[in-house]
Amino acid sequence: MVTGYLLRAGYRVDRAADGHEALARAAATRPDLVVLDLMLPGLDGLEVCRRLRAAEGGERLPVVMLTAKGEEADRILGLELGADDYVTKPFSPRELVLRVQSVLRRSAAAGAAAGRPGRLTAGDLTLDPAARRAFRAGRELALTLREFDLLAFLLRHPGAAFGREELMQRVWGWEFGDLSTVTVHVRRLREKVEDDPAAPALITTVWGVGYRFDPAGKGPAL
Amino acid sequence: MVTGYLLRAGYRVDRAADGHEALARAAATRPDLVVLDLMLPGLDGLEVCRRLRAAEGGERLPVVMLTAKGEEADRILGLELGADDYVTKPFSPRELVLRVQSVLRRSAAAGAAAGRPGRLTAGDLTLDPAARRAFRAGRELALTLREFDLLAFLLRHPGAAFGREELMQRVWGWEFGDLSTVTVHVRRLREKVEDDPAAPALITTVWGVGYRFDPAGKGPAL
DNA sequence: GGCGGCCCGTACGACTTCCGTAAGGTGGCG
DNA sequence: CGCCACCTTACGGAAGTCGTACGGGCCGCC
Repeated sequence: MVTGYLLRAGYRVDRAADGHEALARAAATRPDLVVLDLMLPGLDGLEVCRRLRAAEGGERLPVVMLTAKGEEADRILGLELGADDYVTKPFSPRELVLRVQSVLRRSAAAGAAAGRPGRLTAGDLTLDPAARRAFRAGRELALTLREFDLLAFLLRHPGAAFGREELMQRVWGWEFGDLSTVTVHVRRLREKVEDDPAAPALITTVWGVGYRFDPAGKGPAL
Repeated sequence: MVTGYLLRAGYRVDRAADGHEALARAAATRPDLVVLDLMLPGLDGLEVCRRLRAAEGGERLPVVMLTAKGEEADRILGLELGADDYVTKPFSPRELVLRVQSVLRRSAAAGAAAGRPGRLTAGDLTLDPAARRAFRAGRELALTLREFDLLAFLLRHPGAAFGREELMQRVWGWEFGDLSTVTVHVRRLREKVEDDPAAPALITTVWGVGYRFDPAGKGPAL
């Protein structure tokens, strides 16, 4: 139900059935915000919140809690643990979405104030330009300098196609040069990023033109 | 037992046998955090917590409470008095250490937000810039001036990669200079900080770029 | 003032990793 | 069916890093 509300509000949403799955998915997908029910099978919401916070970078992860009305103690506890906001059941779709929006706005403002350029992300792919690290589905990819730069450039322009010449200029910074260099690097990159390098799903070849990064969704953008 | 857990986790630990001694030692040693059992001979834990908070600078002193399971009232009371977290007995070593870590991290973040330089920490590594002392797993590291500055700078930007050039500027304060100087100092620093200098786990080299301090987390940061 | 120790910057060779180029194979497009 | 674009592989060299060694400067100590 919650997933539906948020999807309709235009957010990308992932969900987990219990506490352990939640922690695993959070580590893998690096969400911008977590909506957390206090009543969970397995680990309870408070414990999940605590561990999210304990995880690396977790101090900054916004958490919105869902609590049943009257769980006064839990509510206090939740806020003590650093939930950024909470919504008491029963709640309206509109209320939930509003809270999420406002928390996201606050956290975006805080991030911008801290001067963080932020991460590049598309589907289960994440690049951290500052750290020069790349992740796919929670696993770190061992990319070389050129591979990283190339992928970062493509991620910055999702869906756009670039010719080898242009890539040579904008990634390598060269005016001239053997264009096959680009070809080879694309191949090496695919080898590390794609599930099946023989049938590239992320870095697509555009015949007669060059390459394009496909942000998972093939259909027309929303 | 608790002392042992924390020592093994790399913290320096002091302890007291009862409430009065606790207050005395806290006043004398100015700890970064207090782990407080509710069941104490003499003054009980709640009273100790109250007085710690009342003492000079005590509003900022993080307190983690140890409570027996089911003492619901005490738990709420403890949180009202401003315990920053609590652990219910019986607890695992790992749980206790995690709570302590997360509370320390939060308090460090709060301190930084308040403009206090405070003390730099990552995993079992701790730097005290004011005292110019460095500790790892409870042991003091004998760092030289440059080594300390270099490590401090990296710790201030955990996870971020820096080129030799930038380090030269921001740590040495030079505009030009032999970049191999940086290389050599990184090596010397590793010799003292890393468990196995041949396979650096803390100060990672990023090929073609420079170096990065890795805050223990190998996985993707949240 | 002389001596020794510590720290620092520089230099050099060995080694590793990465990159660019070339050459031959493959597949789509006209 | 042929051409051209793209893919694949291999290899030599360039660039980057590491380990080590050396000499100079600063300071404390005798």
